[in-house]
Amino acid sequence: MKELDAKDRDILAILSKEARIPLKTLAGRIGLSRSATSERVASLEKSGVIRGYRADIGQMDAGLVCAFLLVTLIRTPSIGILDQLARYPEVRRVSSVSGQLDLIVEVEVPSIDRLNTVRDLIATLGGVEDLTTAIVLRRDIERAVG
Amino acid sequence: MKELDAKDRDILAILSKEARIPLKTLAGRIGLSRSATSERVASLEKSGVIRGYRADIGQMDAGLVCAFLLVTLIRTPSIGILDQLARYPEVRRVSSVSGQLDLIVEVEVPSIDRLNTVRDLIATLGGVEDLTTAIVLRRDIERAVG
DNA sequence: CGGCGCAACCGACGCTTTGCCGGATGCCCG
DNA sequence: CGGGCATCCGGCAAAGCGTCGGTTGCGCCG
Repeated sequence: MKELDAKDRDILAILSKEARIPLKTLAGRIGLSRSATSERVASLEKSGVIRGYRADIGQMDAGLVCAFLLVTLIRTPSIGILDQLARYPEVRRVSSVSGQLDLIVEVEVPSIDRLNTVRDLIATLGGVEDLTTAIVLRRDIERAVG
Repeated sequence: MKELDAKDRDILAILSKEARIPLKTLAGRIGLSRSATSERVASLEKSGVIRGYRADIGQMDAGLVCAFLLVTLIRTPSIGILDQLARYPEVRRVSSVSGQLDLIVEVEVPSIDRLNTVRDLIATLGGVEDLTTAIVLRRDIERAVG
């Protein structure tokens, strides 16, 4: 694929925040016709620059409890587990990791009760061998995490 | 807003991976009519469960290795340790947690070699009793983490 | 210099998808 | 039993989308 020009970057900047705006609106903002914009977006998708579109799952209210769930699986290929996890908005991030652990699941829940509920749900998903809960008491250092 | 039911979770699971599929397709997958699905999605958006839609942009971060360091301290008040950790730019986030662990340190390094270096540095900080490394092989779910 | 090819743009056409409505169904509670 | 409420469905008009032919701008080479 060729180099991205300024308009492509505009498209990425806009779509990375609002992935579902109509092409007409997007075209207007970057100063191109709708069809030209359509072709550019299609090209960005096909070349892999745009890998997909994700819904940003939010949270109902404040006063949240964060926790790490350290998961060991029975068989490492975590078939189905990830789909199950994605169904819960409380699940903020899931990382497959090396070592004796398999998954690190980060959750954000409104209460400890709710944390227990979520924890139990995940523990009984099937394929989960061990699950350790580590509630975040304090955020000591916080920078942008990739 | 009320509690999320199974269909709502299905919607979230699907949209968090493919935010731009047609409502008709989504409706077919969850087993509802298109209009009912439309109303559910609209409700999820309005109530803030779906905060927005974002394009997933590829190759932003080429070649960085992420890892979790699971730290157990000798004496829990981790005074001094945090100051030390904050001196390393590779350290992205540090959380004090409950349970048998004390700290979860998230790092982002350009290579495995560099990870080993950082790991050893942290392990020998003084006050560190145990340190487990979990290298992130894959980011399975990624939402905004607070 | 002039003509050719390529790449990108535009506007228009027809199909698909969406938002919105009325009406039907199931459930709760007085 | 009979409203009230929530949720579902199907259908319609409007808006969205992919795709096409035609145009413009630019570099290249005869």
